[in-house]
Amino acid sequence: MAGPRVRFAPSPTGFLHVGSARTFIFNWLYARHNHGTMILRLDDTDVERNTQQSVDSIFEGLKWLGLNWDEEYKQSDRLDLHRKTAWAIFEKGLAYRDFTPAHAGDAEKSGAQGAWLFNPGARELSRAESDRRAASGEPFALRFRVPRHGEGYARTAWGQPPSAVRFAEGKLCVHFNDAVYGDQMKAADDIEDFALLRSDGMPTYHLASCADDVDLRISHVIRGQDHLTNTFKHVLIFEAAGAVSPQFAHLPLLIAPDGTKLSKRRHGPVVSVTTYRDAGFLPEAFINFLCLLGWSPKNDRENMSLQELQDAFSLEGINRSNAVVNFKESATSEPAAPPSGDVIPTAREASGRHLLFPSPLFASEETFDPKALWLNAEHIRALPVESLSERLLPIVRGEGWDVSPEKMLRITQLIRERIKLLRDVLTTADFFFVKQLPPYDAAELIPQKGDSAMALKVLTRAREVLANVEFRHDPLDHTLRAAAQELGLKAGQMFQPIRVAVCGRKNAPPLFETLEVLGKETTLERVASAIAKLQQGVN
RNA sequence: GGCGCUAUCGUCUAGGGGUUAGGACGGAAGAUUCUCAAUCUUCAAACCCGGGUUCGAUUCCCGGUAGCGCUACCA
Repeated sequence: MAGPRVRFAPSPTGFLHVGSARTFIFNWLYARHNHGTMILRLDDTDVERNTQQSVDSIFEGLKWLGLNWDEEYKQSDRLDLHRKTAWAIFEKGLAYRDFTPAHAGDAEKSGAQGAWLFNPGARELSRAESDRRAASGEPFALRFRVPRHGEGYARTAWGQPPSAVRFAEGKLCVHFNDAVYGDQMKAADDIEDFALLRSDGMPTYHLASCADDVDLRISHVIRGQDHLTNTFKHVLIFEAAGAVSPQFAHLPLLIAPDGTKLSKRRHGPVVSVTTYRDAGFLPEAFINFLCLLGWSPKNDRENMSLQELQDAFSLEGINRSNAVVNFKESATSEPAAPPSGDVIPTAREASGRHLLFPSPLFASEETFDPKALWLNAEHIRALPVESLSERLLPIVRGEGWDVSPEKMLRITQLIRERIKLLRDVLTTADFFFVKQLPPYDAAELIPQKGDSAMALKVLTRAREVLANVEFRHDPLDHTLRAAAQELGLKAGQMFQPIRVAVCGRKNAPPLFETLEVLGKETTLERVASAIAKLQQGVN
C-alpha cells in the first residue's frame, strides 16, 4: 500500500481521555482519507507507571469509538530494536555514556542561569575510559550528543545539505517543518543532551518512539502540541539513525474551561471517553464533536457523519490555538456532596435503585459541553428509528424494566426528538415502563385557569369517555376534543389533567400517541388514581 | 529562570490590507402546537494592548501582556 502510514501511540498510564481520543481520530481520519495505514502502538516503556488496567481501559474506549486499525504493536516487545538503534548512534560518536548518577527527582532548576545542557565531564570522556568504566559494571545513561557550536560538527554526520542541523543567524540550529505550525527552528544550545537509554538499560520515550517510527516506516506523525518542542530532539535522533524524518503535524491542545490541561484529578470523569459512552453519547456524535475542536472544514459544516468527516479531513484544516472543552466544572468536582434530589434522575427514584449514590459518571446533562449535547441530539434524530430503538432497548432493560422491542419502537418514535442523550430515555419515557407512577403533586393536575374542581370534572368525564373509545390516535383525538367542548373547556385544559394523570408530569410527548402506546387499561387505572388523589386533597 | 507556541462573540470557529467581521452552540424574544421537544423568525454578543509599515490595519512587522507547552535516566 502506497498511502501514508500513521500511528496512535498512547502510553498506558491512565484511561483514554478526550485529548488522546481526538489524536486517535485525527490519525484515523488522515489514514482513511488518504487510503493509508493506521497503526496502534502502545508506548509502554515506562514500566513503573504502566498498568494492564490502563491498557484495558484504552482498548475499551477505542472499541466504543468503533474506528479500526490495521497494525498493532507494543514497544515493550521491541526493546532490542531500540537498544540496537541507540548503540548504532553511539558507534557513530553521536551519543556517549554518562556515569553521573541520576538526580533523585529534586528540582535543581538551575535558577537564574540558562537551562541545563549536560553533566560536566561526561561528554569529554574518552572512548577507552568510557568502555573501561562500563566494563567494570559502573551504571550509566546513554545520552545524545547534541551538536554544539564550535565543536567541529562538520566532521560528524551533521552538516550535509538535507540535514536538520544548520547555521542560521550565526548559530547552530535544528530545523523541521510542521504541517500545522510551519517551519520550526531552535538553537542547538537550547537543547540539552537528552537520554537515549536509562541506567537500567531501558530506552527512553524519545529513543523508543523514533526507533519504532523508523522501523514501522511511519510517514506522518500526528500528535499533541505538547510534543512540538520535543520534536527537535526527535529530528536529531532520526538523522543520527540515518533515517528521514516523517512529516510532523502537531495538534493544538484540548484544555478545560479554567484554562488548565484536562486532568482526571482536577476535572473528574468528564475527561474520560467512557464517561461519554456511559452517559449515552453516540460514538459518531462524540467523534463529530471532537473533530470540531482544533479542526474546521472551513465551510460552516458542523453536523457531519463519519464518512463526511473522512471526506473533508485534511491537515490544512487544523488550527494552532488550544481549544476549550466547555464542560461544567462544578458538576464534576467529586467531593462536592450530592446537594439535592434533582441530581438524581427520577427514573432511578422510581425504580428505587442506586438511590444513595448519584454516580458522578452519570452527572446531569449540564455536565457536558452544550455543543456536544446538541450534536448528539442531532445524530440521534438522524438515526433511523429502528436503529435508535435497538440502542435504547438495552439501556431500558438495564434499568430493570421489561419492554418488548415492538413497544420500544413505538416509544422511540415519541421520544426521539426529546432526548439529547441515549440515557435520557430513562427520564423521558419512564412512565411507559413502570407499573406504578412515581408520586407527583396533585396540584399538577389542575389545568390553566382552572381549579381542582375542574380537574376532577375533566378526569371523571375522561374516564367515562375513554372507557368506550378505541385507543388509536384519531378516535382519541375526536372523543377528547368533543368532551372538552361539551364541558365548555379549551382543549389544553382538557388534555393537561389527563397528561399528568398518565405521565406523572406536565411535560411529555403528545397525548394521543402516548395513550395509544400506554393502552386502555393502564390509562384508566392512572386516571382513576388521579381522581382519588384529587378527592383526597379536597377532604 | 530559559526556550517555544498561541491570541476573532461566553464557547467552537470562518475570514482577511478597504467586509454591515460570517456560521454554529449556548442565551433572549416571537411564531407554531394539547404541554414539552422539534421546527421557523428575530435580537444581543468578538478582532488582547501599544507601536510601526501603509492612503488605509482586526489582518503584515516589532514590542508588551496573557495563556499554554517543553525544560526528567515520564510519556
